[in-house]
Amino acid sequence: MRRRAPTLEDVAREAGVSRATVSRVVNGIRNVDPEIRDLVRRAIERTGYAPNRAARSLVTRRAETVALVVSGAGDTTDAGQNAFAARVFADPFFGRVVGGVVGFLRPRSLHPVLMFAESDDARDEVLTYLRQGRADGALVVSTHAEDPLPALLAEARLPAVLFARPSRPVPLSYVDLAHRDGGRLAAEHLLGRGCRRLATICGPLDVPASQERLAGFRDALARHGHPYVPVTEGGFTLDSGVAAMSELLERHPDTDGVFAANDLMAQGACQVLRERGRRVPEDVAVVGFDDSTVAVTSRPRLTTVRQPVEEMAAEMARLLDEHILGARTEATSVVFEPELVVRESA
Amino acid sequence: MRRRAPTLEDVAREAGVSRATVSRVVNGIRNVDPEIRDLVRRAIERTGYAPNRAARSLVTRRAETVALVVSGAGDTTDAGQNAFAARVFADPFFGRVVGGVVGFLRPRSLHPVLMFAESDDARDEVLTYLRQGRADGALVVSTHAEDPLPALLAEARLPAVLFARPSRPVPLSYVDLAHRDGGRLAAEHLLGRGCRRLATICGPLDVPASQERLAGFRDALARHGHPYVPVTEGGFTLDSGVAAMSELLERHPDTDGVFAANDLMAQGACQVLRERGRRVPEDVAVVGFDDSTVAVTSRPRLTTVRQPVEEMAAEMARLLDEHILGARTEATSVVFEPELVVRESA
DNA sequence: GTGAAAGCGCTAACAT
DNA sequence: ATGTTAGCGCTTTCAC
Repeated sequence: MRRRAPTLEDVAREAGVSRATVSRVVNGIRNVDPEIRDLVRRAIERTGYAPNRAARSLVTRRAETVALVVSGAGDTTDAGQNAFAARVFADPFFGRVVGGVVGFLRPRSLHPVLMFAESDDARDEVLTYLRQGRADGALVVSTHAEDPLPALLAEARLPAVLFARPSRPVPLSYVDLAHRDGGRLAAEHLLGRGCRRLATICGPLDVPASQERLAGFRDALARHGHPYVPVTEGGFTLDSGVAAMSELLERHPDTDGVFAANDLMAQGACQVLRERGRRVPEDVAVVGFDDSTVAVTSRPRLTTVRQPVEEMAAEMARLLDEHILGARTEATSVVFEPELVVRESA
Repeated sequence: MRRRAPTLEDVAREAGVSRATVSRVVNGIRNVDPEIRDLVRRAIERTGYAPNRAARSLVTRRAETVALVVSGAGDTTDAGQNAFAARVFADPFFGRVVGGVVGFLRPRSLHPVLMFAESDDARDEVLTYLRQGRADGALVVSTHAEDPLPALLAEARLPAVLFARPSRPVPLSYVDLAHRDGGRLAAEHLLGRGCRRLATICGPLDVPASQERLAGFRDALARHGHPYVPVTEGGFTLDSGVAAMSELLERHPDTDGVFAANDLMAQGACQVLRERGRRVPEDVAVVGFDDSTVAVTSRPRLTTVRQPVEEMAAEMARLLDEHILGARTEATSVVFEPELVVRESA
């Protein structure tokens, strides 16, 4: 039998002061005599007091919690939710997001609740969760374009910040990467190392980031006299990279340089290339995107366009915090610059 | 300016009934006249009412939240926490844990708060979090043996369930795998395909799971007339797998079969093997452990001992739920059976 | 600088 | 079947 947890009242009695004074000490408010402060502190120590958060939240109207939601148009199969979560974390990208978010939240005693919003019901749940005040705001990472969640959040006037610009305008703050510059970086590197017959495996074209990476790649090539470049669309997964590279190779067997819109697809491309007897990077150079862990663990190690995901995620959390505190009211965007990381594949 | 959220009181007034009745409808308690019920429901609809969770938690003494904590003796560097989270999720294992846990929690409207406990401070934070009633219990996945958290949790009599048996006994429930059987499965498969000069890359030997996998592997070999087997200890990371395989190859160049205690190390082993000119599986067969995503994404695809992580995680959540509800008071253990998955590496 | 007291919004025991 | 009421434990004016 676990007995009743000590309350402010208990500590107050123990210290011979009022509840209000104990509360002041707990919350670090100055106007408290140092001696009494220490008295109270010892009483807290002795009783093993821990403030009841529900009671505090009830009056402060703060949960000190944020929802970290991975949103997207997940599959509608029965396995559904379970599989969605696993699939999401199969991309090392999300681990980095978590790392960045936690890095910001923790020093501020804020905590992330993990939520997946891959169906209408799940999205509803997120909205309800926030409206119930269980979380003060939401950090949203969408896996698909046309994700309805951002608009729902904005409409309900709930504090939220997005990772990446939504495909259609929504009055919410977001952090993003200068994807176009990233595409350019890849093109210039490939060109610089002498590749002349380039091709690219782009991401889903309904996603702005994919479009931008592709556009940047194309523009840079065009500027260097290569007006046309073969493109195959992938889905940011290893398998789609495999499929795309196979197709590309069939259509353009003489390809000597490939830009894949993320590392997972680049890894898939390298596998196909090797199986088809092409050496990477000697015969075909491959540049990925993200600089995720697979860039280092797969062979050859990937030359890739680094996205500072942790920093971006931390900034996202910072923006949300400001929105929650009311320190920021207008939607803002913060755009980070990508960086080329040269390893073995190109 | 966001105006005050509607309360029970507002709904009651709108529907012309008492707060209690509205509460009953909201909580789905029968004793309510169907007509009044609908009346109330419409009022809820109209007002856009969402029950305030802090208020409810204050009286029910339930947060409907569980802490999902990844615990371990993380590095003590400054980068610390941030890096720990990223590193943790670099292993696809945790994504599967999250998937399994969420699969169980979600249908029950329970939510996971993600916490990392890699330092004393961080562990304290977890304890405080629970004692404040912000979460009703903890799901703990330790990355290291000698993790002090389980004992702290048990001592504070906080509901908690562990993934894997702790290295020293702690009165908490846990789920685990019959690791010994897994080691045996690997040995028999390798022997069965004709390998005669076996070696193994085991996990950290202070972790019970590592010891068991190794013991199972050794026992099975001994039973088949192989009393001695070269062992190198790894740290469950790709790099450690690379290092271990290199060492093994130096000491025993004629090795024709390797059992690595997880897939990441098996992947590293395969890479080294290939770089040294050995074909996998023709010259050296490799068996991994876990059946994580890398087993499918790395080349060759790994033959591995599958650990039903999602099911185990779901069971862990189920046990915790029972402990929280008081439906289970004694510490229990649930042990799952591993299964061999044959792919290309052996 | 400290205490008294009024709620925050909800559930649950009790009364009707 | 429905309403009344007493808290849950905390923060926060407002007096003193």
